[in-house]
Amino acid sequence: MKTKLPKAVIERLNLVYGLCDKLLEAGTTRISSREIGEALEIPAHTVRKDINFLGEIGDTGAGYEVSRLRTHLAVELGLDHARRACIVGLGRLGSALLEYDWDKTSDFEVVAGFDASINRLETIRSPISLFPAYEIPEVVRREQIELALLTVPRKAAKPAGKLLAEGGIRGIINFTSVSLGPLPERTAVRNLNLVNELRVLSSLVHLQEIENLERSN
Amino acid sequence: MKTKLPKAVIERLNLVYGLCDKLLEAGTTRISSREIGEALEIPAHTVRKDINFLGEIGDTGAGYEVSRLRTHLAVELGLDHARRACIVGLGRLGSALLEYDWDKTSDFEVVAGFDASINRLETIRSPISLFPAYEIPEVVRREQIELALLTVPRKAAKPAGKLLAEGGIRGIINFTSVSLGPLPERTAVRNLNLVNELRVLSSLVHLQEIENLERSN
DNA sequence: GCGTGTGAACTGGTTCACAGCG
DNA sequence: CGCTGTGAACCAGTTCACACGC
Repeated sequence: MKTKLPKAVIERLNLVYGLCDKLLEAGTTRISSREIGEALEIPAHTVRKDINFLGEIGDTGAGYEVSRLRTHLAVELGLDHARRACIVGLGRLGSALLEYDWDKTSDFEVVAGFDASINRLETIRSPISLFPAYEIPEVVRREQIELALLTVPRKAAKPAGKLLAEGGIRGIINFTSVSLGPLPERTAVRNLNLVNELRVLSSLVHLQEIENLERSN
Repeated sequence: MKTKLPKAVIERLNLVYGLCDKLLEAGTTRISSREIGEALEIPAHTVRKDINFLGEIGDTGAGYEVSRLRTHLAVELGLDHARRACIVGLGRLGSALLEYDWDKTSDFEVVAGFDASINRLETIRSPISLFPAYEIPEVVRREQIELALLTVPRKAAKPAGKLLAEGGIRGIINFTSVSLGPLPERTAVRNLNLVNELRVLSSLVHLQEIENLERSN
């Protein structure tokens, strides 16, 4: 089994997986690489290459059977069972994520929220259990939480990351603008910095402006 | 002027820009590529290459002067003036972003919010002006809004994208799980699919589990 | 003929290694 | 002597083109 998937491939395959969900909902049973590519804005040959990283699954000349493809991707990408997740930092963004309806996708289950402020914890009304931040290691371990969404203020990011690692967390999405620094090898981190995303978008707009200027010369 | 920056380079340079902000806040005036790399978890030679895409700016043997670097990046990346932005779709995530304190970074200014539900618009109390969705083209044009954060339900994504394009929007961050489909050439789009991010994180965890298993054989 | 699977060619981004300057 | 800047070497991922099965 290939364990050497390029990150870009992993990202695209997960998009394909998500597309399969939608297709099944809509009752579509077969789909070609070209159609997948159109829906996802990816070239068809890239779609085929990507899918083939995980072994043959398509029917020559007839595209892919959606449900088979979906199952296949789920197994290979580790989406075949719901993973338990928590949200660390219940400010605006954290609260929004806490209340998000993750159940629509059965791939995750948010089972806990943490915040440093006891005050805030008492204010929030949620069906999900909330705990003070210092209990992170204990709760993460006890509740077998694998994933964390980190939405704390930047000062609190590194300490929170450390507490999560102590509890044996396996993956963190870091919404913070600081990197978490050295964590145990086994911990996967994805940085998702909203301010940076917005800046990158500005840059893209800016570079395009320049290009347009030059083209008109 | 180089207009051919690889996307990965643009992303990293924006991180460097953000780092400069923090450094100035902290009173740091000089920094080497190695130190930048450590803070951002990027190899030092990559940092140097990236910065050099935009021309020489460092002092041989003595690193970079932070404020000069910051200004340089701002000019080249188009971050030298605040861009006007709006939020489309005021559900949980949209509202959270609406109330986010963007002013901390002077790079953006959220000047409008939109939602299809008049009801919801009347409920939300915000210093930022709110409008019904059908007014998007008019308001975007009138208010000279360049950027949009799209946080609508997936059914509403494509139509909303179209309205934004009509108003002459320049860039969209699409938080939706669907691609916006063909938009005018000049519109930059960045897809930021939270569910997919979480899935990718699961995949990374999964692939690592496999690797660990194999290593123990 | 259509559409998958895949080796081979290509592209471009990353890494290396060192020259050059303060 | 430290650290930048950069051409050259390297490598990874993408694209191409076509063989093969339905």
